[in-house]
Amino acid sequence: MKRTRPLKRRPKRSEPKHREPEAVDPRSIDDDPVVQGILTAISQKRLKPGAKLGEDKLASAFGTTRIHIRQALSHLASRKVVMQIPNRGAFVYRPSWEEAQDIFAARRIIETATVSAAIDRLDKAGKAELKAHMEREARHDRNDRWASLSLTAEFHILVAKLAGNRVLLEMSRELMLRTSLAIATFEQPGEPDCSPDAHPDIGALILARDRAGAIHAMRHHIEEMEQRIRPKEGEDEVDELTAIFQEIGARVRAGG
Amino acid sequence: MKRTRPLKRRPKRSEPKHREPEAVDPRSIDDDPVVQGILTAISQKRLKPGAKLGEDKLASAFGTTRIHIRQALSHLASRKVVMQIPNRGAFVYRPSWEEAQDIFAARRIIETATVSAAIDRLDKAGKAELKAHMEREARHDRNDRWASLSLTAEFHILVAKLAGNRVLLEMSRELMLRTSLAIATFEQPGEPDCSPDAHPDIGALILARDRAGAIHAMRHHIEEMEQRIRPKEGEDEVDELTAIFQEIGARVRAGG
DNA sequence: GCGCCAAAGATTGGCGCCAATTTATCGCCT
DNA sequence: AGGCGATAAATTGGCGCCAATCTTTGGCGC
Repeated sequence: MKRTRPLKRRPKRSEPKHREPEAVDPRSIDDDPVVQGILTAISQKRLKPGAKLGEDKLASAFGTTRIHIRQALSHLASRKVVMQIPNRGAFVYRPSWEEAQDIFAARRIIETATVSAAIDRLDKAGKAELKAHMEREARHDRNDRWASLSLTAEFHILVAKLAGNRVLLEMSRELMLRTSLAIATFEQPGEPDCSPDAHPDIGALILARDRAGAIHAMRHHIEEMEQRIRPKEGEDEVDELTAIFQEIGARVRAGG
Repeated sequence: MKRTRPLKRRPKRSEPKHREPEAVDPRSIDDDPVVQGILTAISQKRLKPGAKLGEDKLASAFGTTRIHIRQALSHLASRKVVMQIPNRGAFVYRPSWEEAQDIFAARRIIETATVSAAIDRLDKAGKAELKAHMEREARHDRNDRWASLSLTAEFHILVAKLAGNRVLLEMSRELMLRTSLAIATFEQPGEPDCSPDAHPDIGALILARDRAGAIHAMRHHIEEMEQRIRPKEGEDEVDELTAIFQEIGARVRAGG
């Protein structure tokens, strides 16, 4: 039923009372499918550092609008996963050699502390999770490169979860992503990211509550990863060559 | 001079060559004045957790357009400094009690490691910087609340800088901001954030290259800060009251 | 008097269009 | 034949408008 009498015109609204932001579904942009897609593409190394992320292409690829892509890209830029250059566009982030070393150093610090905290808080459920993961990692298909990468990441994330500190968990997530970028930028092609035997060792030491041993194993594991990358000496030259080869390849594929 | 002959119409452009994003001024959004303004306002506690950050108001306050504000707010939301709720707006982030504890735990881990690294890398220039800061902190006006807060933050940032790891430096920056939010949310009103004598002690121990002592002092310093906050039991009630008092205060200041 | 309902106001979200800049291509000159 | 400048295409950046949603507020019934 409609109102029988129109409201009077009010001169001006009073100062709005401040309502606290109550618990109302703070769904963050991390759950965004575009962000997730780009993130998994990067961690699976299907997007290489320096790759152009055109807005229109991403929009049509993900079936959304350009404005949505822009939000996702600027979010990823805030996380230093993509680099945005004004009027040029967004590219997959390429860390410098110094930054790559800093990332590994940060991981040494945070993940050793994480291992220690995980041992402190280890309970029945945690042991079960850890065992389950170790089994999955033991009998996975080593030829499936993407599955290997996913499992390797999940192990470190699991340890961070067991530590029970969400802030450290988020930091570990960020550092693992940036580690992927560092490795992709500076690796000698063809080598795996992690040595395949490191994770079972660390897991066993955590289950045995051997704090010093687990910390040492984790530190050694990260140092092993770090020693697998090398600075690119004639970086400009190499880049130019690869750029030329890419160009030639593109031309050949285009049938020109 | 104009062209004498018009160009032929080309059927379609070939696949664009991939240009690497060379060193071209990657000026990030961190330098944005809006971001900087909100950040300093938060670290100076002029913006309290839960405060509404309306887009129009910020736009007129900073003298820019709304789209610019949106970019800044979503960037700050990515850094968990503001919380964005769909169709409700942006608010200064209010960490939960568990998150506040996690933040302090993360700082214990990162800043103790940072102190250790700073001692390792300490050189003439670093000593000079540290001494200069300690002098400034020794003879600053203790009644100037904003200056105190700035100096307190600068000390921790300086230690992180001396460690020579930019990734850890960024993490320390983030954690200090979130510490401000945690303290602002859970502090008993009126107490200072840092005990005033802690920083000179830590600085002196770093200068003396007393690693164990400096690490212990830093850990103790952070634990002291942590023990200054208490979970809010009747949270709703307190929040409502403070909101009322804030409103009344604003009206009085506005001369209403 | 107290609580529910509906409308107006205010705020955010999103889409389309256009300007600004970059990138690629072509013709010309040396 | 190859470098150089001009031009078109493509891409990004930004502004304005309008729909969607939330908040406030007054009216109405109990």
